[in-house]
Amino acid sequence: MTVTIKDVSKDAAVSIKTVSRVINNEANVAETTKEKVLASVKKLGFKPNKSAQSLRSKKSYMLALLYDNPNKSYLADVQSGIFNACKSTGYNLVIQECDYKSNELKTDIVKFVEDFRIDGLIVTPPLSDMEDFLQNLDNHEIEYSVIAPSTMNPESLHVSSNDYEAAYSLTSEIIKHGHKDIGFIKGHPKHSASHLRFNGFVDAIKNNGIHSNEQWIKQGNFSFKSGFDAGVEIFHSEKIPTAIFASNDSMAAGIMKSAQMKGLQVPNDLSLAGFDDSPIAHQIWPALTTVKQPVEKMAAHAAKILIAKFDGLAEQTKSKEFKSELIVRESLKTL
Amino acid sequence: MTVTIKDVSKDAAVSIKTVSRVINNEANVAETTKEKVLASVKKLGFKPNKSAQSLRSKKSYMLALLYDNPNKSYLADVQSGIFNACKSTGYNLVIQECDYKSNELKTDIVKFVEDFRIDGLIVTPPLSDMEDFLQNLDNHEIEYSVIAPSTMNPESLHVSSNDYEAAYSLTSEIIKHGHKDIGFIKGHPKHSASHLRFNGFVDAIKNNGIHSNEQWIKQGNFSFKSGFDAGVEIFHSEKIPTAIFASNDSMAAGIMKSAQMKGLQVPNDLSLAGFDDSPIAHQIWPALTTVKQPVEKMAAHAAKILIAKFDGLAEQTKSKEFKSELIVRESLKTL
DNA sequence: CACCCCATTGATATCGTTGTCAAAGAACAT
DNA sequence: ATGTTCTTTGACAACGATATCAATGGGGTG
Repeated sequence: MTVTIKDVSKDAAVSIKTVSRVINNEANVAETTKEKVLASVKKLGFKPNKSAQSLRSKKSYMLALLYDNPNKSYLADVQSGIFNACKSTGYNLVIQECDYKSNELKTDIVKFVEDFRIDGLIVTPPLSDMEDFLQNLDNHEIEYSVIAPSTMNPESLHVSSNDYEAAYSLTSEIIKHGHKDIGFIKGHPKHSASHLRFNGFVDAIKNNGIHSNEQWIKQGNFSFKSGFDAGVEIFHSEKIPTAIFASNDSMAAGIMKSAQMKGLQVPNDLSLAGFDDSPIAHQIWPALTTVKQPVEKMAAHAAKILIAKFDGLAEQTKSKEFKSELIVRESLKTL
Repeated sequence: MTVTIKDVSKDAAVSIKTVSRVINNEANVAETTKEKVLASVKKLGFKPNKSAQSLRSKKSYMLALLYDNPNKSYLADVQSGIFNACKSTGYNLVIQECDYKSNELKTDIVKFVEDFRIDGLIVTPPLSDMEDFLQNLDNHEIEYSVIAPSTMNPESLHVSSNDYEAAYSLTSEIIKHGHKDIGFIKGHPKHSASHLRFNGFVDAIKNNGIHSNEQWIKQGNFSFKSGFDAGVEIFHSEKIPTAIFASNDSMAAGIMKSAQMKGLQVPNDLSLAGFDDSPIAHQIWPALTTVKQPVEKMAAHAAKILIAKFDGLAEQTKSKEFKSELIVRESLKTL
């Protein structure tokens, strides 16, 4: 029926242990033996039984994705990337929603990992910004890979994006379009991306010799409503900016709503930019100028380096920074 | 270290086979024995090792979600529901993206199920509408549960929603708001939901004695762009409707864009309704009147009945229809 | 009372892989 | 030639559950 390691060992005329060595890439197998075995594996279409491997080796071949992020499109991209990376390696993915504010978070996750015998975690914002949470994983010797960490610990596995540079160049782009009065909506204060984006904005403003108006800089939390509220406040000012850069698309959409309710036309009366290139960015009108991160690729890489570490492929275990792409759409107008 | 079935059998002073019987809910175990064993299980915190179970019983305890649907928010909800159902039962979920147009789809999926020893599939639209695809699964004795099937085969496992009734009542709601000139954008012709929604619309129109205008009924495919294009066409007509019902929110957003570009104000010049209550429905302005399906619950139920079938819990293996909820928002105005 | 039947229970083999450990042979140094 | 080390290989146990099949004992029947 199904092909087992025994069948392969017979076909290749070696012991089952030798076959096991080959399929696990262990050292000290003669090159000729290896080839012989691989030929048989291919010929018979042998696939190791995960359950048996797992039972004997005490590995579960399961990764878990930890998230606490209401952004479904972001989550979908992350998952998609990880699944692709898993598929080729035989690992599986479990999704675990968390509450980053919970007091039991740390112990809950440790218990989760032990109960399900999870091999490693992939941690997304805002959990990736919680130093003590990550420290706790270290203490319990739980392996993990972080997406968008706040501090790039060179020893830990992580993938990041160039949020600062992207915000800087998006701001520069807005300035190039002739804008001098630019507002900014900050993201959730617990996300390190919020600070990177804000810093990119501030530095771009400064380096272009533009004076920023504190009244036009509002704290948001990445939600549509926080963007809407920030917009309402800004449009109450005596003078309103000609452009607003929101730290993500949802907030930009919120601003757009508040602008439209106020009778302001985007982009004629107000230019707008977001961040993330989420589906909403091009499903509203006018479509949002924004920044697209290669989220799927980032997540895939996060999974790959984690798996590579398990499989002892040190050379592939490299943290990496990914480049974002500026997408200019109708919401940004030249003054 | 970890508690095994052996530890439990010692503690309860029975054989390991009896423990196995209890945790698998097998018949012919004396009530007193059962209680004794369950007490020990609880006391020791025993959790069966999935790999060992899987190895011996030839079950993988893995479900796969099959999808070919660009709607990330729908997908996220479906996943979330299934994951919740899986968590309590010890099953795992694998996500498999498909191409419903591919010629190799049928064989690819069979191969996938065999390679990964998947216990069962959860099939989502538009795959759930492909009779021959499902027939092929039957032929290969692959278990599956269908979300929103086109034909409710009483023998197959499925969950559905009352798309027809929901579309009927949404249409009635529009009529109640004084509208008589109502347009409709059809969904993807391969999704059975498209036809149900259209039929609900048509019947509501008829039963209210309203004459429908063919010019205002356009074929879409659930995408933003198809909605936009349909809107452009409709607004080219000599007379335009006072309300448009799009088969989903993305298309409604597309119409809104085309309306705004034409200088039409929603809802003053045009009322609009969508379907699905996707995130975009309340992230645009004006927010969309729409229908919310309990997607997460439906997906959870689809998983539950599949798992119940595996575990021989026939009484829980019931297909079910779920009720949708009408959400009236700003995009619908009383004439 | 002897008999059989059926519900309940357990001893042991088994699933398909990796871990342990030892053996065989090659390579090298003395 | 001999001893030592290192590379390569295999025999067999073990992982933690379920399957098979036989044993046990209580209850009903003739």
